[in-house]
Amino acid sequence: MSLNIKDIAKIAGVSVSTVSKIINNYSEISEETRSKVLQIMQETGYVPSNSAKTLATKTSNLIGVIFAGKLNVDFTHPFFVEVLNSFKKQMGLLGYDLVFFSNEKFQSGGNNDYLARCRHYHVDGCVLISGQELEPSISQLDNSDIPCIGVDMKLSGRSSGYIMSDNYKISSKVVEHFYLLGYRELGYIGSTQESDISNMRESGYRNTIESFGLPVNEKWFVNGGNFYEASGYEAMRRMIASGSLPRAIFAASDQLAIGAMRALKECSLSVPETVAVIGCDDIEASRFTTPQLSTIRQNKEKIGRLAALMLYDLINNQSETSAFVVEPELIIRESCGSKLKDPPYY
Amino acid sequence: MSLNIKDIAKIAGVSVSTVSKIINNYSEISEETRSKVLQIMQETGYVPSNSAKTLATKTSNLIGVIFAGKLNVDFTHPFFVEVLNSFKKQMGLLGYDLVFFSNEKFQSGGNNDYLARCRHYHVDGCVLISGQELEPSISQLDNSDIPCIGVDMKLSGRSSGYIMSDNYKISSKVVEHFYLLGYRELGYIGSTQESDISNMRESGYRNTIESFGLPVNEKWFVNGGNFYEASGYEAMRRMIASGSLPRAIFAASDQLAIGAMRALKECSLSVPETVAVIGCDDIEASRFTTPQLSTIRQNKEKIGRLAALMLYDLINNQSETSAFVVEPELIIRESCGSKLKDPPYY
DNA sequence: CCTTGTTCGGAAAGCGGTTTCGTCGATTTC
DNA sequence: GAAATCGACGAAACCGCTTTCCGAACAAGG
Repeated sequence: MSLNIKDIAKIAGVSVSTVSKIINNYSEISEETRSKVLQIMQETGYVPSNSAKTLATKTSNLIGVIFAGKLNVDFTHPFFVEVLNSFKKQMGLLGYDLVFFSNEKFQSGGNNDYLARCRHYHVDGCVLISGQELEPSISQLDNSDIPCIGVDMKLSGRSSGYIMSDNYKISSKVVEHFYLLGYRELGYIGSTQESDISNMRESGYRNTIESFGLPVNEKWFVNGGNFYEASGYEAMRRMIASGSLPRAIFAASDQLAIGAMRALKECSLSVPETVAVIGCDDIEASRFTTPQLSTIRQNKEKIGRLAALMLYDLINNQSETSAFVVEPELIIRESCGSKLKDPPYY
Repeated sequence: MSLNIKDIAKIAGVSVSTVSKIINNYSEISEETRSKVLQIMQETGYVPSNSAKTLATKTSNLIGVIFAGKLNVDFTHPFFVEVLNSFKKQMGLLGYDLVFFSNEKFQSGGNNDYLARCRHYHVDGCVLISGQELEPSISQLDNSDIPCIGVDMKLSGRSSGYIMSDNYKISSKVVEHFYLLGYRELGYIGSTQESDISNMRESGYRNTIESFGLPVNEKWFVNGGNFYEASGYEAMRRMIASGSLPRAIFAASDQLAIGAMRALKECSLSVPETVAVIGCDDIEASRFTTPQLSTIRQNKEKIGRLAALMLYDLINNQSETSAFVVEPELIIRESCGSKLKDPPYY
């Protein structure tokens, strides 16, 4: 049915090796035979088999994509999906396709043996999204010879790198802005899920508050179970129930913020007049809440693009481990009170 | 470095074929050798090469995912991403991994030669998302021997199938609801992009209106360029400028609806008091608009899951072409006026 | 005219699996 | 007790491509 390299060779009246060399742009072929063979390949619609090539060369032009960790991140995650989109685009420009591991029947020592899956497909590299380095399945891969880059998770292997927003700065920007608006009692809604980024956000927030000489009141620091709306709602409820409220709250994700605002609204506490709120991620929905949610925008496009570039470098130049951190941006809308007619400024 | 089947055979003191048979669960191997070899594979961390297996068997356990067409659909699309998520999950249960074609350097007669890419990777099947059958790159694939299933696009090839919501019913449900609420002047915001689903939605809408004996006023039917917010805004602006407004509008996507509501708000036309709005898709943001957007929910989880199941069937039972249509659901929130204190009912 | 280089192209050995046969000893059948 | 059957395993061809090495042909150099 489908032709192989031998067929092409026969039709062209040359050897298999000649055809192969043409496919791979070797210089040792005369222009004449080259164009003749090329034309035949064109006419017959010949497509070389990637499996055979991979078998022979040990490079597959495939990049593995792993949604790591127990955060249950998947295609529906508003942040990662944009990162992924830009990653895919850039990786495509560089000549790679993407493979997503989903096969549940794949068994090779535990179900999440990422390393095994990577070897199975002979991926040239892989990107890990939002997990924790500590998981054995992750660190195993991290420490292998397969180039890996982590998005929003630190990787330390010899052939690994990572990229994330400057999560410390995310928080310090928020504190600065709150301070500028005159708020002195600052609260925080995070997540109990241990992860590099949530740790950095929280510590950045606490440290910056202290550096401004403001009090850190533990009553105003609550954690939801995860980063989703329900957690934000529930966390805010708890804070309200505690009887003491800060003047402004930073939520570690927009979804947490949206949940928190819902709780606030239910208790007739107005945002931003009674308590100001800033979220994080700038998901689409944040533009449509009432009040519109002020937030921190991460440069998702850039993160994805750089992730691809870093991985490419790791693959092709066996370069050293590298880490990139990208600048966050404060998006001022309504929920933080910047635009209040009678602002609390100064 | 990494062991191959020959190494395992040598260590175990058996032949390569024996190992292979064990990997593939052939029955003709004694329990004794089987467990011995299995243990060795376990201990050494042996991982079989998929390329070699694919080369030999012509099955890769890989499903190609193609964002087809010029609609520019990608990971950030709120509807397809959820379908994809559920598709991936189900496909994984069935033992398949997913490959996304992004490689821009892949050239084999035009850049979007999907069929060539499928052959290149020897995918067992593929899913096409949101394109038009007419594009040559699509129909070529559709008519090949590769099992394909289309999501939100019709496919007619011998080894193809498709699945989508009942788009006609989507519209008729909206009309029915509007009618029930007492609205008699009904408008529509669609997209000029030709596609199976937009055609069906519009014709369903028009036909149902007529079947209720209501007038179809062309002034109230406008199309944005695509399905995104800006188009909805701009289309609504045009309708307003035309001087005549319907009492209720169905927008063919939530994003169109959100854009339309923005235009309405800017012109101080209140929703739903002056004009009621219903969107389509139930994207996350629709819960956070003011007023909250009533919409049609498509069963994305089911669509994705069935797509996977249909494809599996196509692959393994070379069954006939099949088409599935899934039931839409009306989600009543605020923008349609159902909950008005002083409803326009009856 | 012989040697030395170049250029172009082919032969063949892998790459790591699968699968068809065939072998061989042990068991059953008559 | 000979023949047929069966169970467990191995030999080897094959899948489609890459790459090393070699050879032929021809040009240039001495």
